[in-house]
Amino acid sequence: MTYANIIVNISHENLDKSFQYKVPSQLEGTVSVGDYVSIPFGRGNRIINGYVLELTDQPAFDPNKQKAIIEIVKDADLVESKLLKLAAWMKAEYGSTMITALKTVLPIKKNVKKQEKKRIVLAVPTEEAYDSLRTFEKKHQTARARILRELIAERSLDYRLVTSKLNISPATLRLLSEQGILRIESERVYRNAYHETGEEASENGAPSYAKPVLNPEQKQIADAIIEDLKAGSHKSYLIRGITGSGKTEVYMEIIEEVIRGGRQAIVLIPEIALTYQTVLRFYKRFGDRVSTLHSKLSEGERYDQFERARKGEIDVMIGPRSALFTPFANLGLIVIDEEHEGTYKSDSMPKYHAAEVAMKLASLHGASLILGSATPSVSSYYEALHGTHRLFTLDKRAKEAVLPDVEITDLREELKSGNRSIFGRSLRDKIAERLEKEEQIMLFLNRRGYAGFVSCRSCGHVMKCPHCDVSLSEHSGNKLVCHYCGYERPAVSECPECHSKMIGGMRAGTQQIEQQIKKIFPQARVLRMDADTTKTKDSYEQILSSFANREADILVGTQMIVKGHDFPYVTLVGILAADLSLYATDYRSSERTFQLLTQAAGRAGRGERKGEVVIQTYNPEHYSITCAASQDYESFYKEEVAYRELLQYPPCAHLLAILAESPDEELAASYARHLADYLKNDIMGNMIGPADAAVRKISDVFRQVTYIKSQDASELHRIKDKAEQYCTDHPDAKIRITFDFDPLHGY
DNA sequence: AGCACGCCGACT
DNA sequence: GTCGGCGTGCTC
Repeated sequence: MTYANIIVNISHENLDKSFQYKVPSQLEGTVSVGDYVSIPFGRGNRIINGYVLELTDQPAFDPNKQKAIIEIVKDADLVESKLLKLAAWMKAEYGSTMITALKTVLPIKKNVKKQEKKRIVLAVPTEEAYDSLRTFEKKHQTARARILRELIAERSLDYRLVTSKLNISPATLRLLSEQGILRIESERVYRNAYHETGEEASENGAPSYAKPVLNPEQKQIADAIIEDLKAGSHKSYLIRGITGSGKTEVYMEIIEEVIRGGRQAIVLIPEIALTYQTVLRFYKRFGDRVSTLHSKLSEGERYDQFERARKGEIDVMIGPRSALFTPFANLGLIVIDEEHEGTYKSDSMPKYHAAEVAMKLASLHGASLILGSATPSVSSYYEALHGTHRLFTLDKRAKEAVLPDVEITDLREELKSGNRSIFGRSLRDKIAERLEKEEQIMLFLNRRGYAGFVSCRSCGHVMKCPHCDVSLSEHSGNKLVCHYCGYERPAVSECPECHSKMIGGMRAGTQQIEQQIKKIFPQARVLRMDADTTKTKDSYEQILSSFANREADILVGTQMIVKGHDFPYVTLVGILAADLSLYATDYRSSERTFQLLTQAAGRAGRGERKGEVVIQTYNPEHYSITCAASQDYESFYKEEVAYRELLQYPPCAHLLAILAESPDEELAASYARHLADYLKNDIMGNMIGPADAAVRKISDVFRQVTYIKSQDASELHRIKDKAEQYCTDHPDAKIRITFDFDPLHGY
């Protein structure tokens, strides 16, 4: 006997779970996950529709009480079916419950929409309403009187508010509506559809854009992909194109072809705020057939954008990884720009990677996939070289701008010759020279926050977060802040342990660099950009545009200044302490360092003037630094893959992290231990742990981590399935187990 | 969401 | 007693 778990197609929170039905013998073998089926539901066995979430031979509910599926609905909503299949795949691939997988794929059911949609309106003149009200009161028909009184006062009311807060049953409302006293109106109002452009978008959505002419390199790539598209062959591609080589034009050229073929495209970008200019170009070319998603949208606004896609009002959706789940009827292309970015990996369950999900989604729709990056992730490049993606490269800057000259400063040498400043002599000279010439400078610090941890110089006591096992960071305004849980406390002037006054922050942050510059170059106008100065989205744009308008000479910042905007007057980029990200404890630290440095260096010389880059480091011979300096991706890749091959790290082998979390430290440890013992018999000694996670405690929850390494990804999936089985057999409300395949960060 | 069941007050 | 409206709870 086969049983089907079905999610009922009714929009209400109480029904936000699955019901199990029997698969009748005549349908056995024809029903599959994602199918739209009709079923008898409720006491009256009225016929409703639902989607099959899962098929199993284990009844999860008393089989005697189970009803049978009636039939598969023929003109099924294919979009929903595909998204459900995607959710089922994600559940199996990454390990999570079907419900959580479903919630990531189909965000928020219709209840949000209903709020705006259905309203109750008074349908008779006020005097008549008063007459009816008196009649109801006399007859003690309290519910009718209640709603009528409210309606006289308010004239129109929200449907859900009425049924919930006023506790009026739908039956009563229907009755009153039949009597003609009120009307139930369902209006189709979209919340203010979000437009990034406003003034820039032309009338009637007609594109106001002079189509750029592609250079031969760009054209060759676009033509090759378009040729595949026309031939109906759907593949995946990786475009490695250096900063400024015009990848976006290539995407747009291909998207235009996709739209011409009556299909739609999804474009993923790391973070919408950082790529404002990219989004603008899309609006200019495709007019209002483009929509965007971003983190500032409310659930409702986001739902509306999805609704527009479902209705076929748009052809292109641009957004972060969740834009993958846009319900396009006929998806033809997925583009993942800046493919190497860490934001493409979800950090909550299911911990999926957008590129992998995009691969699956593309195969469900028969769509193509394009990954693009100046510095592809080692995994994607590895896959491309092994034939998973077709590889293209763009090596020339589109507007004939020349690549910058890069110089490495060995900070150890600087120290030896007595220079203890944060600027090496060369960088200092070059800054002075640029100030003289009135050209602009960007200074990039490879770390976030103000100063690092705060410690006592006499007893060594470190200020730590009371809820997390991490040290607090000193922020401006004399605060100590925890980056994990947001805990804040005032800065200390004396050590809480030994009462020494010798307590304070260590190392340089962006703020200190700003102060240093002001000391050395008092005439320079300096802007600072970091987590502190960009609390709001506006402040981010403000800083960048005032720098672009040359209202400042020097821009100092962290990671965030290396992406996005072109600044044609920047001719010098200084990278201070390039190696700080090398000291991270995970296997991807070299990769991240290389990517950051390459991007930062790419900021120089975007205009007519040639640019220069100075990289300051204590590791001048490390390949991630030398390769970034020579802008040599291939060499970096070769070194890095050799290292990963040797140590069996992804992509050469695969890694599964099993995280056990509990507010009870003992329990976390014992559960993790037992789970590991259970799995151990099955594994050929490639298990590390369980052990305390690097961050032992976050928000008062203790974390135990177990790593399992294997050549074979399917072996790890088998182990995950076994672990999931163990968890269902040994349920414990106080423990949470999560899985992370090929984690991007250490635990 | 929609439906039935059981409760409670009003009226024959 | 019974009729009818109202609120509650359940739906595989």
